[in-house]
Amino acid sequence: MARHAQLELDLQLCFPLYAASRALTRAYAPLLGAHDLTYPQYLTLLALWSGSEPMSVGDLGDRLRLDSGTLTPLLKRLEAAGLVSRLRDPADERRVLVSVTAAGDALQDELAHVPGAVIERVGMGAEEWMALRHGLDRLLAAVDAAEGVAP
Amino acid sequence: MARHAQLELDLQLCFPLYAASRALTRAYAPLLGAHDLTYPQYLTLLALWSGSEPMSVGDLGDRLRLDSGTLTPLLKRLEAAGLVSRLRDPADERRVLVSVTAAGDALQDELAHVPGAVIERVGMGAEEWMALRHGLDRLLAAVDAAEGVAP
DNA sequence: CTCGATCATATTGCGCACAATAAGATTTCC
DNA sequence: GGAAATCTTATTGTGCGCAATATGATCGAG
Repeated sequence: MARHAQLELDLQLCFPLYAASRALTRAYAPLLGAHDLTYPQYLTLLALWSGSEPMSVGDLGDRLRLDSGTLTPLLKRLEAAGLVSRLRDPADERRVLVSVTAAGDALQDELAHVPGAVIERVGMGAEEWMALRHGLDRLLAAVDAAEGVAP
Repeated sequence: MARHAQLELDLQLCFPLYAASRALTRAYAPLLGAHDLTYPQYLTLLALWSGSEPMSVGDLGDRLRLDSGTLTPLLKRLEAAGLVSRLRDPADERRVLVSVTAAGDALQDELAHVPGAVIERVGMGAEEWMALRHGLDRLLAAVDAAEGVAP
């Protein structure tokens, strides 16, 4: 048995966040897999759709809290699938501008039913979702502040 | 701009869970890295300490919601570090029993300060943590139920 | 007792995450 | 205007996560 109550408690505090995140990813997997998308790829498309294109890799990384080591190969796979284009910014050749192609844009209509399907499958009420989201936003903001990330 | 409000909303519902989980892992990283541990390895040790040893790989996987493809190499690394031992169950040679070594057990005292340090660093109140944990437990239970996992 | 089904773990392959580093481009400072 | 700092992306290496598959052990029906 654990000799320190804090460690026991940590398993009950931090593990649920870790496990719930993976569980939600698994809930999306079959719906996204039907379109040959992974969950991070889906979130990347959501970020592109919800922002102003074209978006640099760095801007995408700020939105998704992902670095180039994750985004570069992910974006190359989306590019290989014909869903996005990657072009050097002629005005600043350090930057790579990411745009959604027509085929990628067409996915919006095919994926529109996905969030509702997951929410229904999980079976939580709207108030529960909102309360959870509020807590997560607080945590994310708190950790970002501790890391020194701008909001 | 996104043509479907549901997709816009999904970025505000599911992304925070994904981002908060990774952010909390990053918050633990420096504290655990001082002992050459990763966050999943730390959770594995917590699960072993909080249960009755020895524990089979399958039991560990049930607790952590991880499969053998993840646990086997992770446990081999913990074994290589001298923190756990892996032995075939003589009574059922299909099973591998995992035990914490004396060196692994000694880590309990060295890690006892970690949960408090992270909570302090993140700077959220106890009520916020409990509310968040409640929401995560609900989500985890809901997804488990949807997957057909026993509680 | 034995053959087939089931169970437990291991292996393989792919896609993240992220630290560390590298390679160019741009800005800044003199 | 040119060297040095800074910025942006890409590359490399390690460790997850998980699906699919393989391998060997156990159990059960007949």
